Order: sequence, then structure tokens, then C-alpha cells
Amino acid sequence: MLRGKMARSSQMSQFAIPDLNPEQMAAVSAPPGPVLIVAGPGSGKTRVLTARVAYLIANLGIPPWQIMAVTFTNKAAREMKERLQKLLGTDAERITVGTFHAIGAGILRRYGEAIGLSPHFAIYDESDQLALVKQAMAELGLDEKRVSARSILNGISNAKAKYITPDRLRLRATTPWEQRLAQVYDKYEELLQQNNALDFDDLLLRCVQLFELNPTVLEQLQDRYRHVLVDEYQDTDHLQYLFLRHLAARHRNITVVGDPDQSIFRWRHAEIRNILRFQEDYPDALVFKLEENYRSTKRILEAALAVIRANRMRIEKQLWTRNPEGPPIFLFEAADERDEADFVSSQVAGLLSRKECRPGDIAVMYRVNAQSRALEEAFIRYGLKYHLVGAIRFYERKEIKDVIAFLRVIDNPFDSLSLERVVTNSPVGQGIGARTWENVLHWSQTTSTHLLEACRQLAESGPKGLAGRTRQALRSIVELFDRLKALADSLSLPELIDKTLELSGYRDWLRDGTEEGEERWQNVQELRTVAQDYGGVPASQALSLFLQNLSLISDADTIRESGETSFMMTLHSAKGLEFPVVFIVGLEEGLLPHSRSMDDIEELEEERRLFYVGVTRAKRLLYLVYAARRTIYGYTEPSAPSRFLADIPKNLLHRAAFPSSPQLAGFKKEADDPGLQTLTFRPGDRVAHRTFGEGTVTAARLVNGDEEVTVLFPGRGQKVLLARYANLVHLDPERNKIL
DNA sequence: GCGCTTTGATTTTTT
DNA sequence: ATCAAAGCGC
Repeated sequence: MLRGKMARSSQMSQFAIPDLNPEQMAAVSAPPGPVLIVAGPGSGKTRVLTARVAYLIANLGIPPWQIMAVTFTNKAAREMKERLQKLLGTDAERITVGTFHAIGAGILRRYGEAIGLSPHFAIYDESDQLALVKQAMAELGLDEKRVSARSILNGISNAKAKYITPDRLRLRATTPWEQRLAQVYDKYEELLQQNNALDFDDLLLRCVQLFELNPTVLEQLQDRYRHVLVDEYQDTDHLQYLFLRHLAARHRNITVVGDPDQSIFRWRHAEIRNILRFQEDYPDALVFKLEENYRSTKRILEAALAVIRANRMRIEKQLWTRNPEGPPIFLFEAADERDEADFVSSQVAGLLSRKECRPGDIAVMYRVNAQSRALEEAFIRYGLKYHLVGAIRFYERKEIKDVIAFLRVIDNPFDSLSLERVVTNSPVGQGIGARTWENVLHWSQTTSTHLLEACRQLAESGPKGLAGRTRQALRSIVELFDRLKALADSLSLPELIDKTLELSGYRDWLRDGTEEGEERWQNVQELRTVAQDYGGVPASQALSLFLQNLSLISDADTIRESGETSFMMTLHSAKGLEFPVVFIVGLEEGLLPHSRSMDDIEELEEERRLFYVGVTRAKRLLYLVYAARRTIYGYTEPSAPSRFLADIPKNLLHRAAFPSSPQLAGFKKEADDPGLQTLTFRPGDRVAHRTFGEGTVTAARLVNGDEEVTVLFPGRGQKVLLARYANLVHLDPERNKIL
């Protein structure tokens, strides 16, 4: 007893709790048991969660391996690991930190055999799922023109998210549509099983199933993970809820952190009521509220509060900040989306030329991705650098999916979708068309062997009518995978990838000499680089783990923090980020709130939360922009300002004018740099621009220490550019010398 | 089996 | 306006 106490107190000194305010401190050092931390934006919630993990280990002497910390994104998991590393050193490695899905996949790899899963299961993403639904529908003789595969998949996803099995769905089905849905769902599950594959939802659903069917396994896990901590609890769905409830049922040491006001994934089955009802689930829960905001100015916070106050589904908080009042929030009415983009660009150019911030301090946020187009064009016109966040996902690139398909087949020959991808999308399938492929599928069905085996049998002993060319093509596919499979035992993973690319002819096929081909090849090399982490052991051992981890990673969209580029992103992808300067554009009825969300009160509340999330990303400067008319799908229509704008008290807003810059009282630094004093362009000069080509200067003047040049580009019209950003090149330097 | 034309849909996307 | 998937002809 005494020894234990001494050990604890000596450990306590090892962990110096970082500066925390009293609320944060209370949450961090709350005794084990159910704990709910309601954390406002910018209140240091991740810090608190991390500090609590450290506290449990260092101060309460809990072994690191008894702790599980769950996040939603890989990025959040990574950040938490890094912070724990700093706080605890090597102890941190033994803590289980990961996303729901990664942790679920890990559990299934380890214990899945109890419910009939091979540890080599593939993880199917949404496009794989859709392909599987189509296959299921085809096998059931359902016409895709009458029921879209998409809507069926939605139905299946909804059922899965609610933990409804095909059997249960069939029992509760009343309409013909529901009966058909249950039928396809059933078939879909059968196909997953055949392919030895799981979809994303399965990673949690099957865990819950495992827990319910195998009390021994569940107990083992409960005793292993005695302390569970969850980030972003407001975004958990029903499966995640069940997963956590089971895991924490025995020891009830569950800490959740979240903010119902920032719940924006309802459409992804997130259930805001999970956090609203936490106290009902755990009546003895200790509740802490983090209400001090360290991020935004008083004005920005006040505007945010005014916006969110109108919602009903909330836990009331008294947010406050010690930060300064700050400049007013700028409100600008643009004529249309082009004008809007011009306004944003000119403001950005102004902020940068006045050195009020760095490009990386600025983010432009919008409701739908389509809005980025006009903004990008304007940024390019102004010579401003930007980075589109979350637009292209690495894992979804065609070439990456192709290479992964090869590897998946090597790892799991039952994965028919991947083999199909190889055959239809790469040089390997040369000479095999839809007809032949149907034969293979059919053969595989009748002999119930996997597809590769079906190819082999057809090549060797298929019907006489089979053309020699087809036979040869099938044989070469089988030989390719036989060779690769054999090589997997002796080569490391990166080497196996090299061999795969070489032997399949994929490398030469991809690098077709075009610039695009080379870029795609670079991406493939990127994938190879990732594989190097798994290089220590033979590929046959590393492959499953590599593939499963890969399926769970989506963020090659990791923000590059060079500071030299500004950011554009949807309001959804802005969650969890913060920027000194934020522009929210397209604040119009129909866009925000989106027209598809306007007839449902709960969806409207979510739109409002989305706006709230956007506003609370801003630290110092916030611009709210809307356009009087907007072109959508080729139709130009007048638009009304968003109803959410009306909730912001007028005294916080300042109507911005265009094109002159607003006065940024309190922010404007005294310019040491007087900027440009003389003109370098004059009317008549011939100049070249990166995107507009050659043109003639029609006017030039000094504006805020920069040179504003008006150029007439033949065929593209007159453009007003800032010389500092536009990188205009003089075409006839001789003439310039005369100046 | 491949390439061109038509058709339809088009919010958000942590995994 | 734009893009992808399906449809159709060679």
C-alpha cells in the first residue's frame, strides 16, 4: 500500500501538467469513471484530452496499454500521439491511439476468426461497395434503370448504421421497395463474404457483433482497455456508440469530449443525441464545460454565439474570451460569384501587400466544392497562391487504386472486385472484354472457386469455342499472379511493388510519355514510399497490414504548412482548424442553408452549426460575403442573403466596400516598408502573364505601395492586376529602360 | 473491344 | 456548366 503510494507520488512529479485553466484542470484530473467534457470552439479540448491521458498514466499509475484514445481522423490520431510522446516519452507508444475504424480493423484482425473472418480481409470503400451492389442487383435480376444502385446502397448504409441485419430488415420491411432492399442487402453481404471483404461500416458493426456473440472476447477487451477516451463525441454514429458502450460497460471509465454545436455530420449518420444523452447513459457522469475561448476576438465570438443561440438541440454554454475586441466583421455584398471572388482576392492581395499576415494565415470557406472554381480563377488572376484542401484524395486516384488492386489480389485471391479492376483497367487485361469476363464470373459461380482459379481453369480446359488469344490472355493473368504470389515470400513490400509494376507492364503503360503519365507515376512512387515502412519483413507478411492501413488513410490532403499558400476549403473540412483570417463566401439562401436542407428543421440546425463552425475558425479577421445573383448549373438567378446573417448584431458588422480595402483598425501595422514608390509599367507596354498570355498595358497606378496594372489581353479582355503578385513579365525590356 | 455520343445528376465526405 | 456513366455504332 505504502509502496504503491510512493510509486504514485514519484510518478506524479514526472508529469508536469501544462498550463491549464481551472476548468481544464478539473476535467483533466477528474477521477476515473464516466466523464463528459463539453468543449466550446478554441477551448483547448484536444489539449485537455491529451493531458488527461497523461494524467491517468503519470499520476494515477495506470499502465499505458490499458488506455484507448479514439479519434475520427488519422490526423487527429497522429497529433494526439505526437503530443503524448512529448508528455510521456516512450510510455506513449503503448497507448492505443487511433481512429474508430483503425481500432475496429485491428480488433477484427486479431479476434475476427471467432465470427468467421480471415485476417486477410480487404476493406472496401464506397466505390467498391457500389460495384458490389450492382453485382448483387444483377445476380438478383434487378434492373438498374428501375432502382438505382446508388439508392440501394444508401438504404444498405442506413440499415448498417442502425445495426440492422438483412434478416431484421426483411422482417420489418413493409413496402415492396423495402423488401427489395432487404433482398439486395442480403446478397450484398453474401458477396462481401465471398470476397473476404468488409466495408467501412463493417469495421465497427462486426466488432459489435463480435462483442455480442463472444462474451469472453468482449471481457478480454474490456479488461485490456480499462480507460476509453473519445474525441469529437458529437459526431459518433449509432455503431460507434454501441462499440463504445460495450467496451466501457465493465469498467465504465469513459471520457468523451465534444461540442454539440459543432456536430456537422448528421448526413453521415452522426447522432447528436449521443452527446446530448450521455448523462442519461451514465447518470453518475461528471460534466465539465470548457468555456474560455483562446482563439477568437470578442467580436467574432459574439457573432458566433448570436448565430448558434437560435438552435434548440444544444447544451448551453457561457463562452467568453480574454482576447481583444478586434476589428469589425466585414460584410460584403458582391454582384455575382465572379465579383465575390474578385473581392476576396483583392482583400487577400491587400492584406499581403500591407504585410498584415502571411498567405498561410488566410482561409476561404464555402458550402459546396463547386464554389471553388470562381475563387481559384480569381486567385490565379491576382497571382495569389492557394491550396485546395481535401479536394483530391490520394487514395482515390485512379493509379493508386490500380496498384492497390494488384496488391489486394496477391494478398486475397477471393477479392473479385480488385481482380476485375486489374483486368479492366490495366494492360494485364488486354484481350479480355466484357464477354470473356462474364464467362469467368459464371465459371467461378458454378464451380464456386475464386476468380483467379476460374481464369486458370478456363485457360486450361475451357470450352473449345474459346479463342486461342483469349485463352492466352487468361493464362498470362494467372501466371502473373502466381509469380507475384511466390515472390511475396522472398521480397520486401517495396520490392514486390516494383516487381508488380514491372511484370504487369503497368509501369510502361502508365508512363506513356505525357506529363500526366509522369505525374501519375510520381503518385505511384509515393505509394511505394509509404510501403517502405513495412520493408523489414517479407511482403507476404506485411501485405495485409499495409493494405488495411492504406484503406483507412485518406489524408494525403494533409495541409502543407509552408505558410506560403492560402487555403480554400468547404466548411466541413474546416472543422478542427483555425486561421487568423477567414472568408466565408456564398452566404445565401439556397447555399447556406443549402436548398436541400431547408425543409427539415434538424437539417436547418445543422446548416446553422456549419456556419457556426466557419465563424469560429477565425482568430482575428472575419469576412462574410454573399452575392446578389449566382450562376448554378448554368442558370443565373437572383439570390437572397442567408437568414443566418440576420442573427448577427449589426454593431458587430461593417459593410465593406469594393475595391478599396477596409480600414483594419487595430490590426494595421506601421509599415516599415513604404512599398513601391515608382511605376514600373506604363500604358503601351507589352507584357506576358502566366495564364492570360501576352497583353498590352492600358493603365498603371500606385495603390498601397503596390502597383496596380490594367492590361488588355487579346481575346480575354481587360484585367486589373497587382504587379507584386501577377508576375508580369516585360516583353520588350528596351522600352522599359527608358523609364 | 473500343471510342464517341447521349443522358442525367449536381451538398457536405472524418473512415 | 460540367462531369461521369451508360448507350450505341463501328
